[in-house]
Amino acid sequence: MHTESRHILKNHDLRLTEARERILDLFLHEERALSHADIEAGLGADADRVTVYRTLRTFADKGILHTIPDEQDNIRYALCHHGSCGPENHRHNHIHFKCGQCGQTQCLEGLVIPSVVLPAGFIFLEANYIIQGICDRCAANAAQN
Amino acid sequence: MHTESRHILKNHDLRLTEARERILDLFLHEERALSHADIEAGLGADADRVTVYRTLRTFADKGILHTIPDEQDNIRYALCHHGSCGPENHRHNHIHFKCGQCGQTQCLEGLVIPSVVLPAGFIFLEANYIIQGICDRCAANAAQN
DNA sequence: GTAACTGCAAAATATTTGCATCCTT
DNA sequence: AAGGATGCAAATATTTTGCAGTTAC
Repeated sequence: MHTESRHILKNHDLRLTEARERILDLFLHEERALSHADIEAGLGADADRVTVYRTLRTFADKGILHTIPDEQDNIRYALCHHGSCGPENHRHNHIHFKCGQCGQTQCLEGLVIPSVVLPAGFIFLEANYIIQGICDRCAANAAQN
Repeated sequence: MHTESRHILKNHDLRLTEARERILDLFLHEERALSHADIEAGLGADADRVTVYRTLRTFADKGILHTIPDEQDNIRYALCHHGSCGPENHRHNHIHFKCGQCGQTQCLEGLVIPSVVLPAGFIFLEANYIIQGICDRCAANAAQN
């Protein structure tokens, strides 16, 4: 087992260690974006906080995870799908959605960030588009009451 | 003097205190978005960090400042222009730009966030659109060399 | 065998809370 | 006068750094 996580680690020139596999498995089994605290909780009491910090940074550097900014609480991390990200090319053009009800953040992989024309002189490198609202599940639950 | 900052404070039902005026003046004299650290630096050594935290929260709650998420470092704050924001309606639909060279974040007031069609079931409340790149000044400087 | 990774302790930073005092209204 | 705001001390939380021991290759 852990086939997929091992595959991902190898693809990104990283050694296969237990900590990395366990953290990666968390992301593979969850469709949502995870914060540092989410990950610590998911790993249980036996996880070392420092290792989590370092692993997240490594994964983000290597192109396994991408970061999602947040104005209220902490940065979230989510898997880079399509396996097209690496240390050099680490671009994403999908929209992120954060639910104000359940607090979960997710990637809307199908929704491409609409491009805009910058004022003269500005150079575009990358963009983040985050929508806050109510996710489909929470909206459905609310409708039932 | 400080006419404008007093005016803003009164408009938002806040008492006129020295700390608030000084912090607000920083924003009025700068066109860019400021982080907590920027503000402490701008105030000098005689500023109390706790007061800055509380003032920023108050300003954001009341609709004087809006927050700009960031994936690398800290949240930035910027003035809500047009005076249309309050505790209840605190919406912004302009794009933010962060320069990777000078590190400054600014509001592109003229650029409206393009809207998108969310998947079925999702409810939109608000959006953040942040572009990373090189700002006009830094790009011009680079071109000279 | 060697370089990379981990995990612990500890340092450095950042943020929040409590409370007595002061200030605005 | 009264409630709100400040500023200090201290508690919490977060993130980074150093280093010795361990592990993947």
